[in-house]
Amino acid sequence: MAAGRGRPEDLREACVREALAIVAEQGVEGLSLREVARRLGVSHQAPYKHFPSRDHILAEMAARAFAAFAGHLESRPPGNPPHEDLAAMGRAYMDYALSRPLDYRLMFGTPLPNPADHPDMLRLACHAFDMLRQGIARAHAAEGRTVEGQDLDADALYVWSTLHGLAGILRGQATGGLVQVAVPVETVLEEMLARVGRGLGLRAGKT
Amino acid sequence: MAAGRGRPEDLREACVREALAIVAEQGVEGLSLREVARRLGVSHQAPYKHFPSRDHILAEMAARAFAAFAGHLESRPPGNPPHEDLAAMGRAYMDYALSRPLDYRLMFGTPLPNPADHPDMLRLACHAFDMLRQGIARAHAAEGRTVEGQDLDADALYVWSTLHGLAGILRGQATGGLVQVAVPVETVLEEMLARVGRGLGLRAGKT
DNA sequence: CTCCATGGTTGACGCTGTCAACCATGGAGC
DNA sequence: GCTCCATGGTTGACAGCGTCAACCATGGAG
Repeated sequence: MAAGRGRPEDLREACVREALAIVAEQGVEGLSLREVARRLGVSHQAPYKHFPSRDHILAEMAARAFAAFAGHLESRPPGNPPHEDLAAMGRAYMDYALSRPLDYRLMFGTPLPNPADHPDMLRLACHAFDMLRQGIARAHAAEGRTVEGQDLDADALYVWSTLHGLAGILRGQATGGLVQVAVPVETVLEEMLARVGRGLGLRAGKT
Repeated sequence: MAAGRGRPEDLREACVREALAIVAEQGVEGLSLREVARRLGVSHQAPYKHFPSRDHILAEMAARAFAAFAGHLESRPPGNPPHEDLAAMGRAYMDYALSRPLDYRLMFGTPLPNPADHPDMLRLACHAFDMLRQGIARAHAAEGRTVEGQDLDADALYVWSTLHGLAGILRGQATGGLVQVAVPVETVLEEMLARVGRGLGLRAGKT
């Protein structure tokens, strides 16, 4: 029975923590509940008392990754003008995607059979998306335009798509080095942000 | 021993075909070599005589998906003006991604441990990317600009990223319905293409 | 004091990828 | 024509996986 270090709720937490550690080492394919149990010195069925299935643990982990992700996006310096702030958000996005690729993949690359089964995760994901939406709205507002509703959604979808796609490609997941990115990542990103700014119809570009 | 319908090279082909069928039905996680063998009425080790490992079959399938994908991109009507042609390519891209989501995931969503091990697949992937690059170059040329080298790469990367990202999001893989896409896909796509056109600095938008 | 929900245990099942050893066949070299 | 060996199939085994089932300790509510 483990090294009796446990109050109630303890094993559940420990499972998630250990699962995250495994994913950080070996990626999501290397995760098994039995391995989690083994590392915790606990029987192979113990985690099952806290999670109905492997997918539920995955969803919980994804939820936490989303929370950390949102925190990362929020941690950019305050007080910048809207254009610059939006660009900073883009940089924060890519920074997270590249510095914690396995967490990123957990959020965006892991196929959960039915995401609707995991409402907590969905809510956190929506929160992150909202941050982007607001950043875009502010940037438009700074140029005297009011953008909202479906137009704003479309803008946000556009920015999100571009960042998400670039992240996938830079991480090589998509193409395994299809593009020979000879130039440093920062340069690629700045070029991309400039194009995105034009695409949004922002006057100054985003820089 | 199966229904002796086989010349040499036959079982290898049959494996790939059957594996693709399984993926089309159940997605890539549902694929197992044993199931392939079972469906072909052959022993569970027979496929192993033709593929060193599961990953190699996956790579072969991805390669074929890339080939089909390139074909799909190429099948757009000829003779259109460059802007329109580029937009048509974007539509073809999304059409493939949404109408054959499992193949698409095979190309872009499946994590192959080491893509460099599968040069054929890489080559086909690069070919598809080249088509995009050329389409963009023509669109610029139509406006009297010559874009090449790193700038062209950046443009292509930008367009590819955006389409790839949008495809991922529309397929729900990324976010599981994070965005409530109330409007039809076509509309979302056209809005996106318009933004991409602006991002590229094309005068007319892309439509 | 009893009872039962909670959270742990062990054991089994069927599935997977992969390794190993064995065997039929048919064409090359002599 | 006989031998030999590569090719491509076979069966059998192994460990690891998720999951189901049954069992058991404990502790708080009635």
